[in-house]
Amino acid sequence: MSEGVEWALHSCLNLTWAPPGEAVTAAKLAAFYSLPAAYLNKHLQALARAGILASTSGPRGGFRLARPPEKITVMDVVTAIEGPEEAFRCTGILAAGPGGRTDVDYRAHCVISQTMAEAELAWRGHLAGRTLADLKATVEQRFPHTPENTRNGFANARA
Amino acid sequence: MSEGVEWALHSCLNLTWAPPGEAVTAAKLAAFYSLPAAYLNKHLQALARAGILASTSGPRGGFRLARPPEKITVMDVVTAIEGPEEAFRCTGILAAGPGGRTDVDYRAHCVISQTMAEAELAWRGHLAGRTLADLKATVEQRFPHTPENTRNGFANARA
DNA sequence: GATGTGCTACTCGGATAGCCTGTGTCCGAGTGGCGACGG
DNA sequence: CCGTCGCCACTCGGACACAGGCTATCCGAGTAGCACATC
Repeated sequence: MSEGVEWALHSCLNLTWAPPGEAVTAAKLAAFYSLPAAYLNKHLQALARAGILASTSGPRGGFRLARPPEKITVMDVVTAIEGPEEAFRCTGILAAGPGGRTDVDYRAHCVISQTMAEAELAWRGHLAGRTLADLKATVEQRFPHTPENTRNGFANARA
Repeated sequence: MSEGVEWALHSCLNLTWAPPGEAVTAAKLAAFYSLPAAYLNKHLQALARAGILASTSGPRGGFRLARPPEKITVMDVVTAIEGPEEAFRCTGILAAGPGGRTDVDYRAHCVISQTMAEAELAWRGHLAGRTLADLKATVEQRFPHTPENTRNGFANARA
């Protein structure tokens, strides 16, 4: 899985603590964890295309959450970065075997494909059931001064 | 995910129906689905290294299951091909942030890492709970002549 | 006819190229803010 | 003093190189079986 997923999740979570109605630049988000700003920007663009973030150009511009954290699941972020297609892609090689039909959808009939699809469904279900608001609440409970620290980090970061 | 996983799973399942005590060559397994034999061989080697298959060189050689199908899970096969490391790899970027410690294992404390790990655990659990014997039984119930067809395919396949 | 030996063909195993998806970087288009200028 | 205009700096957005891993292939090491010569 792409490393950008981790960056995107942490960045979205940090945006949760940004001052309301204020946009944070990609440079500030990157400086938070010493990440390459231009590359993180690329991933943030993907999140914006997916409708998770809203982007603003020019001075005082940057990124902010397009929806309240309760409406953004971890699965949404992963899908925005990794793409919608599932990890295990059934190529239907059974069609090339003896007794194979080319007019049959083996994604639905092949037992192996079904098993992998079920497992992936369980994975997706876990991630779809966890929202940014859940993560935010958990972090704030464990580390109460995280919101303040994050805001200060944004304010002190140059660029 | 690598396409070799699909090939490996189908090949292992086909080996389930091979005549007992008889080895099947990589060429025959590849001919079954018109796959490149040399490349499939590479994946079968990985399965052999993982102790899932037993390989024999020379004439009358080939591959056979190293354990009864009840003792081989889908997860075993996936791990043998894809490697043991988990898909989401927490790089601990929190350590580079404000208040980050380099002596803390963020794979255990970072909420994002935990969430991804739980989801992946669900995925692995599903695959670890499904054995080759389960797949074999399901296929035989749906398509009763598959064992015979597979054996004939092995016999008729040249090379 | 039985047996030992050398050869042959066959199969796995690892070493070797090619390609395609991330990874990382750069510069241009667009925009809001600020200062200067004029009324 | 107030309004307008022009410039400028800032930010996203997409186009451009680089790398690592998956895909694909080939040839060599080892071995089981067979044919043949010999006893």
